Amino acid sequence: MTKDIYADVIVNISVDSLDKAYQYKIPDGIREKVKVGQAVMIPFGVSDRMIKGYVIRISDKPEYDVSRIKSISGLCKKTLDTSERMLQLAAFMKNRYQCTMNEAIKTVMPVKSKVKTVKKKSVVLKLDKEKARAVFLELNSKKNAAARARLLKCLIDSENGILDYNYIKNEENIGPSTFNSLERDGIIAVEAEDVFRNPKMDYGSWGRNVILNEKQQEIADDITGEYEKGIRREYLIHGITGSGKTEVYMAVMEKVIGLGYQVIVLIPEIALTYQTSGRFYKRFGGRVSILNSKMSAGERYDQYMRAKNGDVDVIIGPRSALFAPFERLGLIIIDEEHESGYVSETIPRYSAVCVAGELARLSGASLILGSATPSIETYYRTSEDYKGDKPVKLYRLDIRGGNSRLPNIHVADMREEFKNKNYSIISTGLRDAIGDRLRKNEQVMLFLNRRGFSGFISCRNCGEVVKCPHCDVSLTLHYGHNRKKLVCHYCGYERDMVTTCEKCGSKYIGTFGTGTQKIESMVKEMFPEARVLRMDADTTTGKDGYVNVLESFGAHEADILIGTQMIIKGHDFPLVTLVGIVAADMTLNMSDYRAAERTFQTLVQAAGRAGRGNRPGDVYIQTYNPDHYAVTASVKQDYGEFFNKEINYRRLLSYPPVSRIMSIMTASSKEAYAKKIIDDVARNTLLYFKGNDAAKVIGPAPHFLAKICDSYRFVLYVKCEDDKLLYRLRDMIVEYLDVMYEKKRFDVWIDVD
DNA sequence: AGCACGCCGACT
DNA sequence: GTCGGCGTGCTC
Repeated sequence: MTKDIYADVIVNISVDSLDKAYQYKIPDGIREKVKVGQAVMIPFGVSDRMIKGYVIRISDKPEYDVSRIKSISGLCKKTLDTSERMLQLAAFMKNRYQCTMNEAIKTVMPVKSKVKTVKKKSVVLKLDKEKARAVFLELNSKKNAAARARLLKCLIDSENGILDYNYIKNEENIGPSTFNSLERDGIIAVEAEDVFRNPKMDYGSWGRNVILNEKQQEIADDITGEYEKGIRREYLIHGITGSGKTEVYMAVMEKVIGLGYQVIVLIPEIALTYQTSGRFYKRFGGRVSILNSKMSAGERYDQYMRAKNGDVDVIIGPRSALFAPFERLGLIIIDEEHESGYVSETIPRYSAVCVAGELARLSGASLILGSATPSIETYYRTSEDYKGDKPVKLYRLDIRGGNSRLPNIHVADMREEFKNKNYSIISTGLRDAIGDRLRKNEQVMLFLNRRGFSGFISCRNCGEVVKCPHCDVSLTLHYGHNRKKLVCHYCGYERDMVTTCEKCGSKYIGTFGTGTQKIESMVKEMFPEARVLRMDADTTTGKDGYVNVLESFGAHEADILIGTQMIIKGHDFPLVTLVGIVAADMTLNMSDYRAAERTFQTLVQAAGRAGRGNRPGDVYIQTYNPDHYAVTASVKQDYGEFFNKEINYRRLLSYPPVSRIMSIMTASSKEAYAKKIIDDVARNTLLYFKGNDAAKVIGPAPHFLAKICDSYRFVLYVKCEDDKLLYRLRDMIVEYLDVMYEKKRFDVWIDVD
C-alpha cells in the first residue's frame, strides 16, 4: 500500500480567522495532478459544503489528527486563472527567498487581506423613524428580541438610519441571524457597496503620437515583430540617460495593447511623479492606472480590481504593481532596472527584476528591462558566456535626444589636493567652478554618497572613537534644533555630544569625515552669498518633504543643492550646469562585492544630471582612487569597459553572477553561543561539499558589523556555481538548526546573493 | 463567511 | 415538552 500524501490548502475566503492552511488528503486518482498552486474543491466545515481552495504545499506527513483530515474532492479545471498563477509565483518566491508560503502569498495577493476594508457593508433602516420606533417598542417589550431591539435602537438614534455593518456588529454584539430576521421582515437592509475611489486626473488631450528616431524605431520594430510571431522573452534596452527609452516602451506597449494584452510598467519610486504619470495618461488615456506609495490600502485594492475586471490596460507603479491581477498580462516593463528600490526591504526580500522574469514566464509575457547602467547580473545574461535559462536580448540606444550634450568630466585627485595643502573637502577645481556658476547665476548640485556616511567622533589626543553601547558601530554627529547630538544609525540610540574624551579626559574632540551637514556649513563659509539647500533625511520630514525641496530648487529658489542619493534620481534641472561628487569612492570601501557596481552607477547617474538643458555641463569627481576602474570608466561614460573589468573581477573571486554566494549569519546575545552555532554550521557545510571542489567556504568570521543592538553576529560565506546545491544546503542547515538547537536563543539569516 | 450547537425564554 | 431566537465557536 502506498503512503498517503497530503496537501495544505488555503481557503478562498477573505476572513482573518480562515487565513491559514488546512490539510487535506490527496486521493490516489489525482495524485499526479495536484501541484502547488492547483485550485481544488474541498469539503469544508461541519456540513461539508463544497468550496474552492488552493494547494500551497504538499507533504507526506499529516500535521493534524489523521482521523479528522478530509479528502480533496476534485480539481478545479479551467484555464490557468490569475490567482493560480499568483500562487505559483508565490511558490517560486518561497523557494527563492526562503520565506514561508504565507509570507509569499501576502506579498503576491495583497488583495486578500484588504477585501474587508473595501467591501463596506452598511445597515440601512427601511422604515421611517416613527414606524421604526413602534417596532422597537414592540420588540423591546418582548423577552426574546433583545438583539433586534438593540440594533433597531442604534439605527433610530443614528442620524440618517445608516450604520456601518462591522461597527454595529462588534460594538453591540449582534449576530448575523439578527440582521437576517430583521431584513426578512423588511425592517432593515444590509447593503454592500464597492466604492471605487478612482483618482481622477486631468491631463488634457491624449492620443498624441510621438515620432521615434531611427534607432528607437528599429528597437521597437524588432521587439513588436518578435511579439507578433509569438516570441516571449526578456529584453534589455541599454540606453544612455536622455536617449528616450520611454518612447520605445510606449511604442511596444501600444502594439501589445492593440493585440488585446495588458501591461505592467515598473518605475522607481522616486520617478513616480506627475510628470511621468502625465506622459502615460496622454498616450493611453483612462486605460491607465497608477499606483503610488501614498495610496491607502483601499485605493490600491481598487486599482487592482480595475485591473482584474479588465477596466485598464496598463498599470504603472513601484515594485508592488507587479502583482496586479491582470488576466491577460502580455508585457512587463521595468525602467531603470538597476535601481535598488526594486529589491524589497521586507520579507520576502525579493528582487522585482527576478520575480518579473518568473511572472512573465508563467503568464506568457515578455519582459523589457531598461537602464543607462544595467546591473551586472542583467547585463551578464545578455552575454555569450551566459549559459543559464532566461537569456536576455540586448539593444543599445546611445544617441542622446534633444540637443543636450554629455558633460565634461573632471577628476579631482584628493591625495594631490592634500599634498598641495588643501585640507578642505572641496577641491580647488570644484571650488573655482562653483564660484564661476554663482557669478553666471546657474545652479550647482553637490552630491554625497550616503547619509551620515561618517561624521564620527574621536579624541584627537588618544584616538578613542565614541561608539554605540549596543552596537559595534561609531556614533554619527547630527545637528538637532539647538544642540549637537550623537546618533547610532543602526539602533537609533541617541546621546548628547561629548565635550571631553571619556577615556583620557582630553578636551580636544574631533569630528571626522563629512556628512551633508558638514558640507553645507563649509559651502556657506566659502560662499556666504550663495543660497544653499540641503536634502537628507533630517531636512525632509514627511512623505512630500523631498518633493518640496526639489521643487523649490527647480524654481531657482536656491543656487546650490547638497544631498545624498535622492537628488540624482529623476528630476531634470535645466539650470544645473555643475555637479560635484564630493566623495566618489566612499561606496568603494564598503565590504560588499557590489561596491564597484554601485559606485559606477552612482557616478554615471550623477554625471547625467549636469547640462541637461542647452548649456554645457561640468562634473567634478573627487576621489582618493582616481585609478580605480569604476572611476575611470565612469569618466569615459563607458559601460562596456566597466562591465568587462567587473565581470573578470567577479569571475576571479567567484562572485555573482558568475558564481552564486550564500551568506549564513548567526546572531545571539551570547557571543560564544553565536560562535558555536556558526562553527557547527561551517563544519557541516564542509562535510556537505566533501570531495566536491565546486564550492568555496569562507569563514566563519565575525560579521562586518560584529555587534548590533546587543547581539553578536558571525558570518559564513559559501560560493558555488550551482545554485541548486546552495539551496539544498540552505534547507538542510535550517532543518539541522531546528532540530539541534533551542530556537529562541539565537537568530539565523541565510541569504543567497 | 457560514453553519450547527447549546442555551434560554415563551408558547402549546 | 418543544419551538425559535441568540450568541459562540469551529472549520483540516
